[in-house]
Order: sequence, then C-alpha cells, then structure tokens
Amino acid sequence: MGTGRRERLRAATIAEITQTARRLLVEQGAEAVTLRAIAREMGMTAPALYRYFPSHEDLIRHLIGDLYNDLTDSLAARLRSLASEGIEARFRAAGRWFRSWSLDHPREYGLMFGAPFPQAEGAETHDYADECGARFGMTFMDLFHELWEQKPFPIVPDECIDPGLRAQLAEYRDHMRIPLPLGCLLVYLQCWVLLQGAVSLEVFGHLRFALTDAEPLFALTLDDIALRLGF
Amino acid sequence: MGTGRRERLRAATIAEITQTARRLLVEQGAEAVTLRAIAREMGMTAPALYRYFPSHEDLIRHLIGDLYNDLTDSLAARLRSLASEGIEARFRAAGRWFRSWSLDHPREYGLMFGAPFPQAEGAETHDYADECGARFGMTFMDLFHELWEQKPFPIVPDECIDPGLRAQLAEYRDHMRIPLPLGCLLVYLQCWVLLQGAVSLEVFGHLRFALTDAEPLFALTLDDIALRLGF
DNA sequence: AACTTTAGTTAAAGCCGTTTACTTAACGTA
DNA sequence: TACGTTAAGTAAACGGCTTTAACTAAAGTT
Repeated sequence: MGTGRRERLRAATIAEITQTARRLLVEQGAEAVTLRAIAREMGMTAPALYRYFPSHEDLIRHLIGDLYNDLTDSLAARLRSLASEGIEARFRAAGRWFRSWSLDHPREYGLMFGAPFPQAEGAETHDYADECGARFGMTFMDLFHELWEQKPFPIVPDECIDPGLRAQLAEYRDHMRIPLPLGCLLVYLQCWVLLQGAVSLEVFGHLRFALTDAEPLFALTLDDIALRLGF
Repeated sequence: MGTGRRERLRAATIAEITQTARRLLVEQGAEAVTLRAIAREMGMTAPALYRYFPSHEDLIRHLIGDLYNDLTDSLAARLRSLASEGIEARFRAAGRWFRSWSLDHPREYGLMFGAPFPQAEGAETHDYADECGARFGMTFMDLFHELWEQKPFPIVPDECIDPGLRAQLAEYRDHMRIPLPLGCLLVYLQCWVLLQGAVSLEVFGHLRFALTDAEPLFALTLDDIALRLGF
C-alpha cells in the first residue's frame, strides 16, 4: 500500500526505541511494554523491531541498561551540584537521592531491582544491563572511596573476616581494581544492602502493612548507615 | 467433542487449582502459570477456571496467599521443633530459616516479595494475599513479643520517636491490637527491613555483582539484628 | 417428571512474540 | 548509467495468551 508511502529519510534508532519503551513503561506499566505497542507508538510494525533487537527480552534488557545509565548520570549530576558540601553531607544526600529517585520512578525501579525477568539462575551472560548496573554501583563505590580517604571509618582487619567471605571480597576487589582494604568493601556491601533493602521494601509496598509513609523509618536507616561509617 | 466425555464424578477445587499453579510456578517459572497451562494440567479447558476465579490475576493473588500460608505454617512448625531452645536461639533460627526457605523457593519468593503485579499503587483493596501476608508478619511479631517479655531489649521512649512515625506506629499497634510499646514496634520494623532486605537482594541476584555466596554476609546481618536486640 | 443449578464445553475476539516471505529505497561500483 | 547488494521496512501467518458469550450435560430439587 504505497498511499502514505513512508519517507525513507531517516531510520529509527535504538535510542528512540528504548525511549518509546520507557514512556510506555512509565505511563502504563511493565506489561504494556510490548513490541507491538512500541512499534505502534513509532508508526512502525512489530517485526521491524527485530532489525534492532533479537528478541523482546533483549530489548527490555537494553532498556534496563539505559535506566541504569540514567540513574548513574542523575546521581553524578546531583553529586556535582553538592561538590562544595562535606563528604558526610554528600553521602547522606546520595542515600536520600536514591530513595527519592526510586519512589519517583517506581515502574523503572521494579524493572531494574525487582525479580529478574526469567529468574535467570546460572545465566553467566554478562549483558549490557549488567554492565550498566556495575557502572552504577561503581559511582556509589567512588563516593565510598572518597569517604574512606577523607575520613576513614572503622573496619575489621582482613584476618577477622570469615574466610569464605574474605576470598570473595578479594576476588571482587581484584576484578574491579578497587584499591581498598577488604573490610572497607565489606562495609560498602553492608551499607548497600541496608540502603537498597529499605528502598525496595518501600517502593514495592512491602511496608504498607504498617506504614503509609516510610520516610521517617528511612531516616533511621540512614542514621544506621552513618553510624557504621563513624559519622 | 464428546468422545472422551468428561466423567462428572468430582468437580475441581480451588486448592487443586492453586496447587497446580504452584507446581507450574516452581517447575517452569512465573510466566508459565497461565490459565491454559493450569487447565491443561488438570484435564480441563481454560474458561472453566472462570468458575473459580474472576480473572488470572485473582488466581495469582490467591496463589500468593497460599504461599504465605505455607510460609507461616512452616515457620510455626520450625519454631515448635525448637521450643526447648532459648528465645535468642529461636530468634536467630527464625532468621536463618527465612533465608533458607527463600533461597530454596526463589520463584515463590519472587511472586510474593517482588514488584507487585500491576504496580498496584493506591489500590486499597485488602485481598486474600494481603490477609495471609499479615498473618505471616504476625508470626514473626509473636516471636518478637515473646522476646520482649523474656529479655526486653533497649528501645527509645515514645517521645523520642519522630511524630509522623509515632502516629503511624500507634495506628498500626491499635489496628493490630499489639500490646507493645511503640519503640518496640519500631525495632521490629527495623529488624524486618534488615532481614527481608538482605534476603531479597540475595534471592533476586542483586549481590552477584560482588558475591557468589552471600551466606557469610547474611550472618553479619543477623549479628546486626542481634546487636539491636541486645543479644 | 419438570425445573434449576453446577461445572464444564466450544467458538470467537483481540491481544501477544516471532518467523517467513516480500517490497522498495538507497548505495556502491563497474 | 545500469546493476547487484544492502537496509529497513511491510503483510501474513502461527501458536499462545486472557476473556466473553453461548451452549450442554449431569446432578440436585421440588
């Protein structure tokens, strides 16, 4: 049907596709992010998207990667805007910012930090989303690094760490080339579990059985983290 | 096709349906739990299931409720088997047991504690799954209650709790008829966030960027909880 | 025996991911 | 400039999904 013949001036781009997917995600939820819906929004047909992604799942994984990048860039920008503040203030701000972003983007958060897509168990496939996720983690790690150099917090010596855990931490440190003591990485992980655990429960509504507004509880969580960091 | 006409000896039951759904969940993952698959497994056709549930989502919610009940009953049984132990030992055992159950049942866990189904935001509908979830929470609360009576742990007085949080805790206490001080409920929530946050991150694979076996880290989380409870 | 209820059926509409085969514009090059 | 190739789409179809509607046979009731 050559009636409204398509202007072949410009092809679609991967960025346009993921942006459209994200808009659908935000406006209508995860199950609305279908190939047909994305294509419809872009004035195309679903099979055309196979020129850009080998499957629906790959597209979603790429979207997750983009979401991580957005998160990383937003955090970096926020931290730059606070460059004049002390490291402790910036650290607390980063925690509060992560919670705010998550509550403001619940559907994005669900896709990134909810149960993984096909419950990928032993899937060793390190894909784009994993890379971007690692980059996001590193942004937090950099903040940690700076904190450690400016105001070292109490850590346990390597010998006091459970051997199994110690080996894993050493592996992680070497793999990521992080020039920090193992006890420092351990505190990093503990803080991250505290922070993301609290945020996940709140965003996913698993605190609503008791609280309608978990902000004051989160403030206490931040205090916990601060305590551990010797603030 | 009335050839193999259905023996109308016995009708299906809701329990059989959710059991079949659970088997599919465990064996093939959440997206395999379709009405057609459930019906197929039971030797029926999909529309027949509408005699028992108004929609696929309601069936899933009912399944989630059953999973909560299973969790609750398992925990109660485990606690009974430890009745001779001291309260502190039972408390730690309960935490370890929750992690073990979750790691042994990752797909069930994902359904119960992952991102909610349609990102139900202001949905005030208190359904079967919510009820069963509350019952599960109460089992942990009972343990907490016992601990408080046998070995009271340090809490902050009501006046020192953030007013907004205090009001919510009071509402929760009155609604659930929990005869404990607000500071006690606060510690309960903090411990629950610590526990479930750590387990969620591990089950969903969000610690794999650093650890392949998070058990030693979880042991430290339990130590944190124990510290807060004055063990 | 006649009627109602129960517990299923089939058929169909409208989604979905994915594959296949086809079209056509644009590009490189002899 | 003509021709082969590639890029980027289309349409049609398959099988699977939820859900609705109309129908039917068995079981229970009066």
